[in-house]
Amino acid sequence: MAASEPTTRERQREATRERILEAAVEAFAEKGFLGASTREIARRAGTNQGLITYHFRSKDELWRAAADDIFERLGGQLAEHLDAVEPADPRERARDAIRQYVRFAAAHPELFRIMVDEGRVADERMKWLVDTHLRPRFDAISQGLLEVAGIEEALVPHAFYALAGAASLIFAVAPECRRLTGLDPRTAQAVEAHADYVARLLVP
Amino acid sequence: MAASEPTTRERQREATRERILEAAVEAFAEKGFLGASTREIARRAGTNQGLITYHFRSKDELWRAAADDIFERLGGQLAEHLDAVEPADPRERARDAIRQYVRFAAAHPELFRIMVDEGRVADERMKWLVDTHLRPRFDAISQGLLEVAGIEEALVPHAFYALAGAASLIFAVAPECRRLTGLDPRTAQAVEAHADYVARLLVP
DNA sequence: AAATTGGCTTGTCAAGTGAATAAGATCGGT
DNA sequence: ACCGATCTTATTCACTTGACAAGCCAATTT
Repeated sequence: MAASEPTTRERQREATRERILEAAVEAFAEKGFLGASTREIARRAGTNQGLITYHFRSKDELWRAAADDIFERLGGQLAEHLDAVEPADPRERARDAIRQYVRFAAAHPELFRIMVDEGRVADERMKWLVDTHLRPRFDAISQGLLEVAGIEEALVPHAFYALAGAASLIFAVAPECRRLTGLDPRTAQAVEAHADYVARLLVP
Repeated sequence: MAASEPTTRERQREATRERILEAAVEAFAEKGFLGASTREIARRAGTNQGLITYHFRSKDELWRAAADDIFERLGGQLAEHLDAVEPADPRERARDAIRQYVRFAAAHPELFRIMVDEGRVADERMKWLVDTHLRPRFDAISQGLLEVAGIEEALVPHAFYALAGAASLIFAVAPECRRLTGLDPRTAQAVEAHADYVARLLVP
């Protein structure tokens, strides 16, 4: 009944939820959890605040759904790429994975922004984010750092955060970068340049 | 008349301003400009909200004063160190400067947090921050990257943001790092390990 | 000693917050 | 043609927000 073929209603419902989610991701990334209001999110999504309460019960659950959404996209893009490309030598394969991660950070700077927003204070949202989404990612990347890049085990956390920061910051503060350096990091050229720079940095 | 000897009143006034500023830096770093309220800042400083309006005219001006405060400290710490240590070979000197920057990022994660907070949107605060404080820093560091580290001119913005991100992120999200990896990045050991890792990363 | 003044406190204001609710509109599914 | 899920509009609630005004009190000045 439900799984076989989505009815018009179900598609409509899903489309609306998705519109709200997208607006929520943007708003949370721009203003943080506290700074973004459900009324503004509704306005961005082209609807009203009542509908948010209808689909998601509270601002908190909306935030969780938005986080799910981002990490789902991240997982999708990374998996897709790994399937498509067959590795040459292991180090080049590691560089390639890093390049792909940089491309994702460029396309979705919201992930990094939300991570920095939520990582500062040890509250419930931070704990949920770590336990639900970050830990699996971290474990996968750690393994790559250990086996392929040949990093000492004690240095893994340092390498992980150095990678994440080096890869993402420039896109997270793109307007600032543009004004400060004259370079707009969101152009395709700049993204590729940054991807290559960071990949070579971490896997020389 | 004022410069000769501060009266009791002037000392009191300055002490209060400083207490408020310190509380403001902490609060803005933790919750962002929108998330931090002037009442909470006043509470942290042990006074009342009306006093903030009295000393700084608005929340906006308080934020600017707080930014001034941080960058003043950054300039102080970096200058102090450069005076103390005589360079060995130029590359080692570059690594040393990076290590010192990492130490500052560890001691004052507020700088990075505020930069990420304000760099996302091209508003007035961002423009002011870039033009007033970031540009001079960027120019100085660019020169070092060009001359000492031997980085291509076109790559300077990439190297700058890669450095800033790699150096600071782990400290900016210290609670998250602790829960995710088990490592508390604020211990002296971890700071030195990160400083060395990042320095070797950028200047191999 | 009295007057002044600047730092500070307190209380108030309109605007906006998240959350919850209710009543009605719209329209696809049956 | 009807039912009911999606969606809108409106209102309520208790609360927080930044800004401001009136007044208090002690350090300074006269």
